[in-house]
Amino acid sequence: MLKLAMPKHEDRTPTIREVANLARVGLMTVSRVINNHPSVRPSTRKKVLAAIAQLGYRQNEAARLLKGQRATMIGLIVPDLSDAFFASCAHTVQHIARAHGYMTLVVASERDADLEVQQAELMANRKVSGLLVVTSTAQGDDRLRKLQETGLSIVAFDRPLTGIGTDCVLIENRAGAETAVQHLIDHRYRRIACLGYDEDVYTIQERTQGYSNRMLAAGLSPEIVPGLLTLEDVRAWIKKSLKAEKQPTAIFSLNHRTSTFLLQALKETGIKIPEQVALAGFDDFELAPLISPPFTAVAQSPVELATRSMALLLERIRGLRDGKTFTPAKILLPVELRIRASCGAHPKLNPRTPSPTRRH
Amino acid sequence: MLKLAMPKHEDRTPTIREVANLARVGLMTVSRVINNHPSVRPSTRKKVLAAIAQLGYRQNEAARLLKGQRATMIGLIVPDLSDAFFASCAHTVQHIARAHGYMTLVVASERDADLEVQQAELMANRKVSGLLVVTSTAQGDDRLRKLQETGLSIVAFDRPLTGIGTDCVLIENRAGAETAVQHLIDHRYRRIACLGYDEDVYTIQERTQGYSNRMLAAGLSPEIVPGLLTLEDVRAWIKKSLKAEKQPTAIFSLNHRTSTFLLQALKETGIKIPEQVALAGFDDFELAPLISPPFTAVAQSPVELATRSMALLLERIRGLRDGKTFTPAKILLPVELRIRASCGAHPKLNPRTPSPTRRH
DNA sequence: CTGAAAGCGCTAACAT
DNA sequence: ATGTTAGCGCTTTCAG
Repeated sequence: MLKLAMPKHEDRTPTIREVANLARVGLMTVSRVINNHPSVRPSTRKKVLAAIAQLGYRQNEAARLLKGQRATMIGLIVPDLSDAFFASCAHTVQHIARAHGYMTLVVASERDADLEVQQAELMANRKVSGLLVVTSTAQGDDRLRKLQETGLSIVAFDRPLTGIGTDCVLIENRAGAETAVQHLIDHRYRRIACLGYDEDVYTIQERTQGYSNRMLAAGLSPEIVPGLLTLEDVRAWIKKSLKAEKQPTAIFSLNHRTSTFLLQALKETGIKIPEQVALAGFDDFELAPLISPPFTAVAQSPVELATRSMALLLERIRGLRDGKTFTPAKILLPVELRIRASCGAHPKLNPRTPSPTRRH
Repeated sequence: MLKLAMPKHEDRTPTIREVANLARVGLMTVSRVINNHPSVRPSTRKKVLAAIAQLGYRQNEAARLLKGQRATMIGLIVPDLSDAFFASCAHTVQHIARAHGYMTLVVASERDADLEVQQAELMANRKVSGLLVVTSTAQGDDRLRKLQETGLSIVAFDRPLTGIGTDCVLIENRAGAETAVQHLIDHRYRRIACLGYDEDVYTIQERTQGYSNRMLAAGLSPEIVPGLLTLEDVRAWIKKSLKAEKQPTAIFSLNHRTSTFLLQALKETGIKIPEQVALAGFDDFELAPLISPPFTAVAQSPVELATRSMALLLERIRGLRDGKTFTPAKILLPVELRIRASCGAHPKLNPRTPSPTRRH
């Protein structure tokens, strides 16, 4: 006994076959139109397109994947999505991805190298077309290279993926730090401390390097204070440094978090900025001009960083699809020193006098 | 002539069939083990599990999707990923999703209702198991209900999806505003202005409502100033209000952005806070205690909001899978007024005297 | 409790 | 230029 195909009541999305029937052509013709293969007569293409429009046909990603195609998704891995900088990167990435028809799979590695690689592998399993990653691996993981070898485009940004030949987009961490520190030096500060944490992270290393460079070049002795993870740590350092014979007259902080702790701790202690200690730091932030005194910072652009990274990734995805080969690119983005009042050397004022205890 | 299957040199991921062969069972048994069907003898299950481990088998999502299953992905739609509040939500969502084996597809609607629905549909096409959305639609879109009817779990958070029976997780916008405004009133402020923009957004409407409630209850006349989209707008309002006969002695700002503009504009103008005008606003922020004077704000918790939303979503996904039905839940989360110096009524000080021009 | 067959929607490879 | 065939890896019947 024969069973007739019951018209299912569900609202399935139409298939390529239904389009073919409506357009009175074979399925392959429809497939060709969709993937705009050249060998389809314009008139046929038109018919097919009409049928597609009429039925509201949409490609079935699952079926394409099963045939070995790549998904129209890209993966994004950052250390922490709630960090304003990475959040801004994520926003930009997602925006550009969408504009190019990709969806964005996002995950935070929570600064865990293993989790990062593991998630990259999961994304690769899902056949993403490309991967954008702010790595937390000390040395580029070998498993990432494996993924790359299977034809996955990877672009590292903010931090390079060492030991693996990937494209990367970085910012001028060292030069930025040099500019800021030199600025302090130019304004007669001699005892400049450098505070931060995460000293095994590329960006911090570079910035620290920049600090040391300028200090040494000026004949000054660097005082690097790493490991300041919490507000408590910073408080403790300030307390100790207050008792020291030679207190720093200026501080260069290596990132936003440290700057924040510093501001907080200094405020609690009642130390005057910049009279008793001048401040400058890496990473600008929205409220930097609004705190008192306005905070001098090295500004980088997450939007620019993400935009360039996505552009590179899309280029690579296209290239790989067309079977081209490349040598990894390395892009360096400039930063800008925003001089405000916290460094005691606002451009509208004269350079600071040598007197370290001046009041205004 | 027969073609022998060439052992492909590619590193394909092992299939269910290979596992079956290795374990010397049929494919269905393997499938059952994977989906932990009850009807598999423990000894067989063990064999299969061993084979799976040995081969490093991983489920092929594409094949499952093609058979009509749902993807182990959830979708997240927020207005703006670079907004600290939504970024924090996204971080939390992604974290919990990962802990439950889901990946997260994320997109910013850029406050465009149409884009929002369109992206929701794309995610549904990709067969996500659930959708978390901070809606920008004025009235819940009908297309969203369609999606819901196809078996997609949707949870709205921060703003409700009106006109559609979805679960939602909101915060006490109205009560929060009431608390803040009442606090100002209790401290003898009479002319309290309420500034903001986005007055067609649910949260803003609720907060405005809360403001009006308390003003009216105290016999004061509300002065609501909407449409303040830019710093320029706020500057202009201040300028105008300075000339007015009855200047406000206090301002309640409806969200973080407005607070920021206000702080900026007030600083430029040299108006003293809280002596000339007291400030309180909705949305706390990291640097609120650090600006001068420290800013009084109504704090909400994005982490809590996202956590509750994800819990609800996961519950619904499980429920739907087991064929249960529900009545939509509505969860209201509390907020907290963080009293600092900008409102001129720090708890450590005595309530403000009526004199509006007091200097300290 | 276990297995064989059928087919989800698509595309690569081969006809025509 | 267009059509036909054969799976991709899995799960849903249906038989044992």
